[in-house]
Amino acid sequence: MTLTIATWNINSVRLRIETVARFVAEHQPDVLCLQETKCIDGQFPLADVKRMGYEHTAIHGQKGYHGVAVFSRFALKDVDRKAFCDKNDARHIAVTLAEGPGAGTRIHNFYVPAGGDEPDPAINEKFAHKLGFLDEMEAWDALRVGGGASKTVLVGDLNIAPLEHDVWSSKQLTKVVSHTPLERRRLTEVATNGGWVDMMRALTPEPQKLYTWWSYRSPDWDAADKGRRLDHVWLSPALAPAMRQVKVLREARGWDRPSDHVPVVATLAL
DNA sequence: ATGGCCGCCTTTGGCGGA
Repeated sequence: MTLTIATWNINSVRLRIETVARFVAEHQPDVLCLQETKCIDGQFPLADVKRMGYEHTAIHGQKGYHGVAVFSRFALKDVDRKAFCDKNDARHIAVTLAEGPGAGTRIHNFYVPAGGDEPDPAINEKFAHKLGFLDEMEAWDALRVGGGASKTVLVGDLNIAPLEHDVWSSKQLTKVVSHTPLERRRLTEVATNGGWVDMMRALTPEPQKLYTWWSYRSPDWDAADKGRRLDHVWLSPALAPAMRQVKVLREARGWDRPSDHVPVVATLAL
């Protein structure tokens, strides 16, 4: 039996609900995790989500910014929404699959702060927030999955491209927030100290380029191809033997009125 | 750096994204 889990920063779920429907029709993930839904829970287009075949949903939104959601073909239990950095800004939701091939699997869906422009926490509060968020992720017991039997998946827009070949030019981006040496090291520490396996890079090792985001500002994103890998799929070691495939849906960046991120679809054999 | 865009708001310009 296989379980497919997709993650996608949708950049407004209300504006792009038909884009979500297109992706679901074409790829049929069992579980879909969204980030940047940008609406309060009462405005979330749940009727459309049900029409796509997802009977089970868990959402955590706020007005205008951020927001995360999980849609599932299988029943969910133990839904938790954790606040980071003493803010209530809808950047995390966790669920456990209660049935199906992945029954018992815990899924954490994250939207890590972007961090503003200036990569100096002393003068840029947003960058300090991003680093503080990573500190809290690293310290959280629930994200320490190494060594045990825990079946846990962490997905989301982590807003950091940690490896050299996660960006089009590591040298040219070294002072750009999302690829500074400090962020790269801190995200790697969160993963390593937590015991996580980077599923995308386990299946597509460096030096192959791997991007999930292309700026809206690029006049010809496809030809220029100045992308970054900001979206991630991490697995606890107990799930690593189940890794089968990761698809990065580059073509979705070229759809009408696209998100600047594309879906990432992970397949596990369970 | 891509910086030339996009989406949100009790909107018409400012903020946040990355």
